[in-house]
Amino acid sequence: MYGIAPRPWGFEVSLVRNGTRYYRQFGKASYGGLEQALVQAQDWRDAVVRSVPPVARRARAEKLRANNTTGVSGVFCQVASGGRVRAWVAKTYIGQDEILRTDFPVDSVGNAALSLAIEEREKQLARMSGLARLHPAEEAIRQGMTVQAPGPRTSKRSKSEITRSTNSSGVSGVQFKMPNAGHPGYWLATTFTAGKGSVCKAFSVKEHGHDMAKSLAIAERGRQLAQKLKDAEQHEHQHEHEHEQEQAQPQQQKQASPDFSFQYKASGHPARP
DNA sequence: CCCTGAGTACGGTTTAAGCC
DNA sequence: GGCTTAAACCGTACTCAGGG
Repeated sequence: MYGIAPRPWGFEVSLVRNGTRYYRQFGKASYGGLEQALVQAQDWRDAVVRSVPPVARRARAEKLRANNTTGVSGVFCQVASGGRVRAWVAKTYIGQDEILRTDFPVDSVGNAALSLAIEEREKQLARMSGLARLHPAEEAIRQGMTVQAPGPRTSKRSKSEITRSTNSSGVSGVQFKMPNAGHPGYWLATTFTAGKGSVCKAFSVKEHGHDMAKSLAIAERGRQLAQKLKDAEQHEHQHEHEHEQEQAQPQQQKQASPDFSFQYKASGHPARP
């Protein structure tokens, strides 16, 4: 379950790499059950771990910290109580049981102390290897040691494909309406499109009979969804055309896997519009 | 046509590991 | 010992189907 947090509605995957957050939610409603949600959350986490390895330990060690005063990471000075520099020190963390440290006291080596410390730090860094150890599971995943859950993967459903717990018809976007008692009622197909509002069409029970009216409404809902998809594609092409000169970056396609288009900086988010 | 709420997208806060 | 950052945690906003 490394990097995966259970949620009332499914699972949440969250990993951070060099300030970039890789985050995705896997709801049971979108993936056809809790089991599929978890399996696909794990697939996705493994893909992130494999394709975005952590920084090399050495690279991270060499990155200058805000409080560094020497311009060389791992090299600092030891100041005596009077404010006098007592020694220059090279120190490197290899592991919990191995911390390299050499002091170069100014008293014994004089002005060469600083350059000796820098030289020593370089030697210490040569003994540092591998990637940042973020979590024991990381290495196993990268080596392919984890057991990939077998079996098929259901594709993610769009919102309009999700049948809600409160749905009465069994088909999303299709409902039975009865304006008043005594009215034979009608089946209604409704589809919402952002910025355009809803389209709906009614099929009266009086005219078609109950079952026929229902299947006509279901077929109509299918047409509405197809039209919505077509409009969205058209809009996308138009958009691409408008910006073809300024943006050479290809859009992430739906089938490109894994899809990391959701990544964003872990801090400094712009405010919502 | 408008309100409600399920589902989830987003982004900030807290915790704790890692390192200087 | 103290600081930085990765990971976990959590609250809120948003979208759109359901329903009156």
